[in-house]
Amino acid sequence: RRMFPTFQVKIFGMDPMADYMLLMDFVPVDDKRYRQGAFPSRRYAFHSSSWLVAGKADPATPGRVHYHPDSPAKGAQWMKQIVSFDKLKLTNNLLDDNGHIILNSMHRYQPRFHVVYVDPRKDSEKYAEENFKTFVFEETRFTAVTAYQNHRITQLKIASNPFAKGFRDCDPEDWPRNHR
Amino acid sequence: RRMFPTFQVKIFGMDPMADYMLLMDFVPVDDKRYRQGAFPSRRYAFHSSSWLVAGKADPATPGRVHYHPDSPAKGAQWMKQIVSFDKLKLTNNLLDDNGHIILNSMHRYQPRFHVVYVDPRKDSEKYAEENFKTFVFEETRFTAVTAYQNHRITQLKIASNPFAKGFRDCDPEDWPRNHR
DNA sequence: CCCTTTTCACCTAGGTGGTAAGAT
DNA sequence: ATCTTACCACCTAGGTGAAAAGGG
Repeated sequence: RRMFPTFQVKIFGMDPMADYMLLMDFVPVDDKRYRQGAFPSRRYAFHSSSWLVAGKADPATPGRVHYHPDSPAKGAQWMKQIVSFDKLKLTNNLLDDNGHIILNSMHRYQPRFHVVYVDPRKDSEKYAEENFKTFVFEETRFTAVTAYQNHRITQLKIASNPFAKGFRDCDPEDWPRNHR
Repeated sequence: RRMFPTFQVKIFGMDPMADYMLLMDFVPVDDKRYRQGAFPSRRYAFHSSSWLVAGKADPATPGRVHYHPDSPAKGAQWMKQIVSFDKLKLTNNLLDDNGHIILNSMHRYQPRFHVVYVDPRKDSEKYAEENFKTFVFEETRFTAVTAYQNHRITQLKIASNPFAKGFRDCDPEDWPRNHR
């Protein structure tokens, strides 16, 4: 399914007339698997708020990349508004053949954002190194899950995604100002 | 609404590595307006089969063009399969602001297909003339309508368009072989 | 009378969380 | 006990012809 929240980025400093490819991938943060923490003397609760280490990580997958579907496009096009990777889909199916990003559930990942300058020179392969730049935002690290572990994330998505309108019980305009 | 049947074309002879824009427009065939013909001693019938001249044409509109939404693309891309203009939409609304092709209902039109070579040279405007080629297929002439005038066209579209599946009364696989 | 416009049920196509059942 | 899977009703978004209503 689609990643939520969506990875979005605002870009500056490109050559407006040059072509660029934008892509993302995901690298493991550590070699651990996690499980849901629960408070003592309390049954498993949807809103328990901690992650506990549950052992060593499962074997990692080859590691796919997701090209932003507007690629390639001119620098001017990429820079004129926020670039949103809202079409990016995650799966835990190791045999996936839809080209989705394969992650292990209950493992921690670091999204990475890559910019590739499309070099018009004939021998562009030689310059692959310098035409490639990677950006990592550590605040975007997350634990992959197959089901929400936190009520407030569920509610945030219900409030912000038109496809979940059927689960809303109040006007999204009143949110999140009226909730904390 | 979308034009039906869809204008489709198979292309040969492009430079596989060069960029091309593909577009269509529509020119009036004559200066007449038409009306539905009916057999004498028979009430107006949906399947009456002739067009009668009903007077002089209404004033023509400025004449919009429709760019194939995949434009621009490489010659190799355009040539590797049939190019279908199935997103092209027609309207009779002179004030349309959706960029649809504006036609007068009950008037005859000739679709035209244009290929534009995207010239990489700096002074490409100078070569506009030679970078532009127009193709006219007279067998594609038609009378624009706001409602079907012929049962068999209705049935053909119901059989061939997935969105009209609700109106089918037999398997489209049995069609048109089992009908005439 | 003949054509146009509006509305509607019914489709395609695909993105939601809930839920019950399954797996480990 | 905890996580996963499959299925579902319910959405968005948009393309159908039928039928009713409108207009000249």
